[in-house]
Amino acid sequence: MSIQARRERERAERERAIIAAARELAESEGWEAVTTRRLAAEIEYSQPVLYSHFKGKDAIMAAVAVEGCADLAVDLAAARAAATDPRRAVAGIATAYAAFAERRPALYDAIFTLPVDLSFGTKETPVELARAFAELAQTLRPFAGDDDLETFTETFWSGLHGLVTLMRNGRLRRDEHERRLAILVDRFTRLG
Amino acid sequence: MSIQARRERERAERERAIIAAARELAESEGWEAVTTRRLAAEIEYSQPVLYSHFKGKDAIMAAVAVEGCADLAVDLAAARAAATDPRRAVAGIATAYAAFAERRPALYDAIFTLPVDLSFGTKETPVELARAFAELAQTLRPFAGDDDLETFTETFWSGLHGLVTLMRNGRLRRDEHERRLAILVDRFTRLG
DNA sequence: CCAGAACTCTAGCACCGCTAGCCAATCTGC
DNA sequence: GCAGATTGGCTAGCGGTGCTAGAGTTCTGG
Repeated sequence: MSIQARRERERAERERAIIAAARELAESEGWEAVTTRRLAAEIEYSQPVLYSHFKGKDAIMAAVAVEGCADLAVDLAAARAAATDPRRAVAGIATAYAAFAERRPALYDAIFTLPVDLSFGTKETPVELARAFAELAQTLRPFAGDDDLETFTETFWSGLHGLVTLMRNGRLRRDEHERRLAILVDRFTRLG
Repeated sequence: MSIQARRERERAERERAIIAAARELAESEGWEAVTTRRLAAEIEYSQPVLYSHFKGKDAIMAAVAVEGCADLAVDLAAARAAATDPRRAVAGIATAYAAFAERRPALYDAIFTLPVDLSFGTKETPVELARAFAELAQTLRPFAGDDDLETFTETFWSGLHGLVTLMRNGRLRRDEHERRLAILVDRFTRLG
């Protein structure tokens, strides 16, 4: 019985190790450096063990993405908590969002842009992402006006996401980044 | 002399054929189906011929992207021309933008999300994309207020881009799409 | 103690982007 | 008109990818 327990514990540890290795490799060298062979070498097991834990490489990336959601939620919550008034709260959370994307591009990509098998439109959203979204929604609540809060939040979020992704791909002038953020915040915090 | 001319003409035709094949394949089966082997088979030449026209697969994708920019510019111009008043013009161009992204996802990806070697932040922007951007800017001009028009346009554009990409990746509720577009337009067309 | 189950590994498949080097057709100068 | 240089396309292959079949080893329960 106890042996069984140890086995399961070791298995769980190994799964954590896989996710951690994937995340570290992606953050330090980008996702294109994350191959199943390198991952296997990193955890000091052979390739096929990866497939006894995850359905495929996509599933590993999805696991990393879910972890990343938790980090994002923490950052956003901190930004919201630090704000002194509603409008500054929106500015702060927007800055925090952009900073997260810039500081952890690989993680951000895993969550939002890579075609990973995470369909969190409406059904099985990972709870970590729901928390991040809720932080945004709470911050925006005073400015939603007549619009549905969730829809309003989705729209603002899309604005942030667009700014972040277009800039990273070199489609926007980098030096205007803060000005664009300010415009977005300004337009979404007008009352009436 | 004339032989030389024929040669160059045939070469140019072949280059067009490569781009067309890449585009069609991407639009019908997605970019993951566009491999150099399939492309070569499509144009009925061997693989290495592709590399005598383009530096690599990325360059082929970039060429498709540039073509796509022209299409996008046409759609946006038509939407702007069809509008009766400034506010409706913004709504119309936003709808046209979203429709383009939905109707031609592969093309849209090539232009905006795939890591293709098109650095059109500020320097060598393809003229086709500049046209599309200018359409947006002209439409938004009445609503920029004190903000720099280019920066303002970039921000609005990012909003559209975020809506489009997040929805396609299943990160947004599909049935709220039009409502989100309306919110974005509303927030960017308030005067004062 | 041993048969069977559970687990991990080696080896390999089919595919990818890309390129070296050969070979035939063409052009050039005599 | 013809030898030699040049061009242009081809075959074949390199080193990589995600993934898996099947062999071998270790552990477990009777």
